[in-house]
Amino acid sequence: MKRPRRGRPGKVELDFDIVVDAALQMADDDGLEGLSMRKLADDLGAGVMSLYYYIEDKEALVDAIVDRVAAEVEPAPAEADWKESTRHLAMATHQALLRHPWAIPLWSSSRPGPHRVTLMEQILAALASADLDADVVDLGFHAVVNHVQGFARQRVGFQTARSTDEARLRPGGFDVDLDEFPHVVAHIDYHRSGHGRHDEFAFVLDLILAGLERLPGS
Amino acid sequence: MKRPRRGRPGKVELDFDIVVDAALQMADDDGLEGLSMRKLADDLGAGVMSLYYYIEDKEALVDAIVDRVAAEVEPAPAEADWKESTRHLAMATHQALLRHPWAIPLWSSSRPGPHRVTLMEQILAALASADLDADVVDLGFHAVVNHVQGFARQRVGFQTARSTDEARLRPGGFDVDLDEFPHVVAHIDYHRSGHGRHDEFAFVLDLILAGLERLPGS
DNA sequence: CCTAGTATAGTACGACGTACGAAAATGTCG
DNA sequence: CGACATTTTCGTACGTCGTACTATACTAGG
Repeated sequence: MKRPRRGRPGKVELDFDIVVDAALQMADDDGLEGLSMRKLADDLGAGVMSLYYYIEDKEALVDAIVDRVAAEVEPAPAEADWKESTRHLAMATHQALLRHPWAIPLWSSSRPGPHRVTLMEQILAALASADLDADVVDLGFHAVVNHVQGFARQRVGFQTARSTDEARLRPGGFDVDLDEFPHVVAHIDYHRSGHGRHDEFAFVLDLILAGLERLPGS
Repeated sequence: MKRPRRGRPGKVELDFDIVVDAALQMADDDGLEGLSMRKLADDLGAGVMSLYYYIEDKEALVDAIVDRVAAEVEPAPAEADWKESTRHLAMATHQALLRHPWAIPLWSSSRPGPHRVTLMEQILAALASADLDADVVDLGFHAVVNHVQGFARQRVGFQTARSTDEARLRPGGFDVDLDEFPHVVAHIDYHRSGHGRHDEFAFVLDLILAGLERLPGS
C-alpha cells in the first residue's frame, strides 16, 4: 500500500509534518531550551542532517511550531457579534498559550506564520465589524493582544515561582529583601490567595471590550 | 592612590560593576545573542574564567544587566498625584526599554533584581495612594505593565520589519500571501502611515488610567 | 617565614547549529 | 537495457558556546 519512496532510504521516512510534530512534542515536554536538532533526530531515529532537507534552519522550525500553536485556536462561531467573537478568540488564544508555555515569549517576537496571521485577521475583522473608528479598532486590537500575552506570561511566571522551594533553592545573584517592598508583598499575597484567580483573565478582557464601546467612535 | 590589589595580578583589574557595565554595552551594541562570555572577557582584556569570580553564571549576568535597565527609570517627583506618578513611571520605563530593546523579552520573564522590584513597588504604591479597591489596583498594575511591555515589543518589532528590504530578503519558511488578509494589510498600512505614531503610547496609557477611575472603587 | 585567603586564568569537555559533500534509491530517456 | 538526473538520507567536521576543574601568583595576618 505504501507508495515506493524516492530518495536514498533511511531508517525512517521523514516529512515536514513529522519533523514539526516531533519538535512540538519535544518543546511541550522539555521546554524551548530542551529542543535541540540532535535530540530531535534521535527521537525520530534519523540522522541530524536529514532534518535540514525539510526545514531551513532551527529558527524556521521554531517558527513552525509556534504557528502550530496558533492553529489550535478555533475561529469564533459565525453567528457571534463582534464582542463575542473577540472574546472567544482571546480566550482560545489564552488557553492555547497555557498549553504551550514556551510559546509565550515567542508569540509576538518571531515571524508570524499563516495561522498566526489568520488569527490576527480574525480579531481585526471582528473589531472592524463593530461601528468603531479605525483608531479604536487599532487600539482595541493591541489592548486585546497585550492582555492575552501579558496575562499568560504573568500566569506561568507565577506558576514557576509558586513552589517556594524552588525560589529558595535558586536565590540567584540577588537576594532582594522583600521587607522593604510592602506593596510588592501585598501584591504577591493577593495573587497567592487566589483572589482574582477565578477568572481574572475574562473579567479584565470584558472590561477592555466594554471600554472600547465607550470611546468616541460609534 | 590606588590601593594595592589582593589576588593574583591579571592584565586588568576586574570588578562586578566593570563586568556588568561591559556586558550591558555589548548587549546594546550587538544584541542579546551577541553577548558571549568569551567576547566579554576579550573586551575587558581578561581571561574568560576570571568573570566567573564575580558572577554565578551567564544567566545571573543577564539578570544583572536587565536590572541595570530598570535602574535607569527615575522615580516620579514627590509632589505628583497617583495618576501623574503612574504615567511618569510607565513612560520612563517605555523609554528605557526602547534604549535597550534586547531587554524587552526579558522584562517579565527573568528573575527580577532589586531595581525592578523597586520599580514595581513604586507603581503599586502610586496606584494604592489613589482611592481604589485592591481589585482595581491589581488590575491597573497589570494593565499598565502589559501596555508598557506590549507596546515596546510591537514598536521594535515593526522597526525591524520596517525596512522592506530585509523582510524580502528573509522570506522565511513561510510565504504568507497577504492578499488573503485584508484587515491585516490595513492594520500594517495604518501603522506604516505613521497614523497613531505621534504618541499613541501615552494616549492609550491615559485611556487606561482614566478607565481605572471609572471602575467601582472610589 | 608561613599559612590562609583572594584573585586571575589556561585547558579541556560536552553540547550545540549546520556547511559540505558522499551515497543510495527511483525515475526518465535514449 | 544502460546512462544520467533527481530525490532523499546522513556521516564527518568545524566553529562557537558555557563552564568545571585546576593551577598559579599575589597580599595580609600571625
